[in-house]
Amino acid sequence: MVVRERAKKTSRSRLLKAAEDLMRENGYAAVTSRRIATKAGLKPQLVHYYFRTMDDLFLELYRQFAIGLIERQKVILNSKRPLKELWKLTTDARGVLLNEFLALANHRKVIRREIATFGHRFRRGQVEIMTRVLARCGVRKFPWTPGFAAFLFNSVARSLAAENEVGMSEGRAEALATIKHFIENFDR
Amino acid sequence: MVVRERAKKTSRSRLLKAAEDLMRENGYAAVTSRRIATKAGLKPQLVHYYFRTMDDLFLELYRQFAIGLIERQKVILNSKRPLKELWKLTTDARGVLLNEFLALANHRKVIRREIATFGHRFRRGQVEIMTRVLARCGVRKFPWTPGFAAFLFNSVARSLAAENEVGMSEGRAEALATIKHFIENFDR
DNA sequence: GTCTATACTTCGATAGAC
DNA sequence: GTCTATCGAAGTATAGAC
Repeated sequence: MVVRERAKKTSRSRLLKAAEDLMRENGYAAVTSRRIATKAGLKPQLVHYYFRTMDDLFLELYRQFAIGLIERQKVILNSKRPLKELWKLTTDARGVLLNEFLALANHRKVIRREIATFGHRFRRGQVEIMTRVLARCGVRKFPWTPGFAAFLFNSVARSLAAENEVGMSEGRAEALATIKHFIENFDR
Repeated sequence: MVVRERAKKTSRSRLLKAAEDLMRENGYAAVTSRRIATKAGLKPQLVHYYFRTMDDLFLELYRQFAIGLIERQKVILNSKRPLKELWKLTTDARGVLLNEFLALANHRKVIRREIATFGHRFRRGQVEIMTRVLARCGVRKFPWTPGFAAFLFNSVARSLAAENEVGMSEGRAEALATIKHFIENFDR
């Protein structure tokens, strides 16, 4: 297993990695077959060999991204500090990428459907985690419904990522502090 | 004045309008000189005549957008229902567009600087409004600091817009209800 | 201010040799 | 699976006539 992970990366995975990096660093419009190939040290035609169209590549990229999120949610559900872990998952370098996928959905309609599908599953997972936290600490103390708490978590995480990108800072520290306080208060 | 507004639109303004529509409907990557021209019923070369480069066009587009926001903020500051008006401004078909500009900032570095500049001014305006509301209803009742309240307003509004685009709905109704409740509670 | 013509670049995608 | 060669379409941008 370890050996397998340390083995030389396949061209396919290197292309996907290059695409993801481009998307994070320069936005989805910078993800072209030529640039992906250059970044991966390969020929552009390989992109089409492995993914045929760019739509297919973006779909695969999003699926890996989404599946990773959902896998980690399952672990979090049984964690001792679910809110802390969930917050880490939501902000963990994924904020920017999720913003890019959401913008991409407005440009490639094929992606939009996929985002909708996984988006639902992801949100349901979050609600499940919130519900468990709520059950633990008692309904009276919990200030929001699980659905709203899940929504807020994403909302704030995504905005922090986006505003950080463009250097906005007002309200940032307070938002972080509020979330931290919420996590510490209800995470047991 | 009225006559002036009803006068035939200039080519320049028609190009800008077409660019904005494209951006809203299909994402920033769909905003190309050819498509803008087609949509406006003009020749692509006119785009370059009026704006020289695409960067210049995006800059102008963003400036008009931002200036519009800041103008309306000034009016809101003296409004009888500042929170309600501010919420309307933040969600008024602008959520999607702001998301697009934020994504665009990750693709065109020139835009990023401009967004940072206006972003600060806009946020300061919001904080000013929140502070006035806070002063009115008494510090004890207001649940958040003005900075955090402003951040939250944007955050929630932008997420509602983005998630609506991809058809996500969980937590949506509750988020809207919470905001409404907040507005009704502190808007006097 | 708007048009035609045009140059050059980049893009997505396919065919076929190895 | 990777390469060379190549296509047509679409992109940004400029020059010059009217």
